[in-house]
Amino acid sequence: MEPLKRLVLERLMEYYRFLTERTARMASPTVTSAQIAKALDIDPTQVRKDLAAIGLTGMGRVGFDVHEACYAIRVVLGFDQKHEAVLIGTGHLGGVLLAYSGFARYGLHIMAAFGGGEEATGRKVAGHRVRPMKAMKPFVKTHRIRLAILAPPTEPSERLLRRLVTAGVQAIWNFTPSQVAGPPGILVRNEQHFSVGLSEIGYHLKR
Amino acid sequence: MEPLKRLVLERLMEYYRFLTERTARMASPTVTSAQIAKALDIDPTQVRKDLAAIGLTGMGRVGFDVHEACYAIRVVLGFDQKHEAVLIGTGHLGGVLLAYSGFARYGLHIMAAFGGGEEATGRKVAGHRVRPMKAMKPFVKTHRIRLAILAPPTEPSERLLRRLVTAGVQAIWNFTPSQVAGPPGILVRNEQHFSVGLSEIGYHLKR
DNA sequence: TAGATTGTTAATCGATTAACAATC
DNA sequence: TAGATTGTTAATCGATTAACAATC
Repeated sequence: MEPLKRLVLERLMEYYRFLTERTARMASPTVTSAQIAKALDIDPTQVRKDLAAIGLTGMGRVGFDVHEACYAIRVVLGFDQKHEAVLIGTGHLGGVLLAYSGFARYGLHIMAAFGGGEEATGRKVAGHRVRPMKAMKPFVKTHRIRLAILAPPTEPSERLLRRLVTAGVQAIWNFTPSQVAGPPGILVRNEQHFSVGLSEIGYHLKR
Repeated sequence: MEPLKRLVLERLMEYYRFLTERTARMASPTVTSAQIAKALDIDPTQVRKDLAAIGLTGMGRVGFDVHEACYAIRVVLGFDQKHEAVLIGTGHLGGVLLAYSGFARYGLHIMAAFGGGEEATGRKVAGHRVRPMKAMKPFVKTHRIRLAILAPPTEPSERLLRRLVTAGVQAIWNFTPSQVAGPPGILVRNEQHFSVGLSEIGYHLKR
């Protein structure tokens, strides 16, 4: 089967967040594509197609089983697995990521935090001891870590990327301002620089 | 003339960041669409179209004048104006936004920070005194603030949005996990929830 | 049964890329 | 001049939306 496209994956995450929140509010065991679509401001056909793409089949006249849908999404997106990660870069944003308690429900666990500068090393950030960068590669190797999260003030240099990849990392989640080009086979997700949003806002606010 | 689409605006911001960084590294007064395209991994035709859309015209055989291009983008995206903003929500992420020194070069200035809880009020976050939410509306009105930045733990309730809009806010930059639906005429930019990126990563890492 | 909802194909829409004459 | 680069039209591609028979 075709791998799922990024846009589909992102929508699946949104369906999942909507459905789990909705379950907390109301007890209904089923949901229609129209209800999901309305909440997320997209087309109902899109919702049905996405759910069909992961093997879900709705019931005429009542819609989709919420538990079944949540379970299927969880499995497809790998939330039922444990994803161990290292954080590299322990500035303010790194602290936010370390402190964020919401990751665990998606299977993500930050196992260690590494900081470049002398000053950082040994300090505690959000309850995590900051380890020296030297210790990163051995840690990743021995713990078989597959995900690295990059945050400022990390510079994602060629050398750092090479070290991560040879240590065995298979995905990079990049929160630094620099775009990272992925080595083949390695997934790189560049979270947009803050400022990108400003382009739309500045244009709108402009006289 | 047609208003520029969001995707075009975002690419313009990326061109701008690339060109300004590049100028710091090398002195060349011109740049070709192919050079920009290669650095940003897009098609050169796209670059030429985007630049044409804001009135820039290149020179055969040499490309575009870097200073001219930067200036034009700055004007179109409103970086040459002063955008005054209030921040609502002074958790960790709010602190990151307050501390971020890079906004000023895009014309963005956070003039005041407001926090909901009693505990927050009066504390200092990144050098800013946290003001009580009650003070938000008068502040926005008297200073004619046009942009509100929302950060956790703010809940973007209907009531809060109404208050912002009646106070005169014209754009909302939303960093909370909740999607905000824009009242007509008001631009809302929802920065994706952290977890959206995890969908792609989880799918890739899944065994 | 009647009617709401699905699953799926076809049509539309918009964005990206290719092609190439015009230009410096 | 020769050749690299632009500006722009046409072709392609992919994503979104419309339509509607099948289903429960």
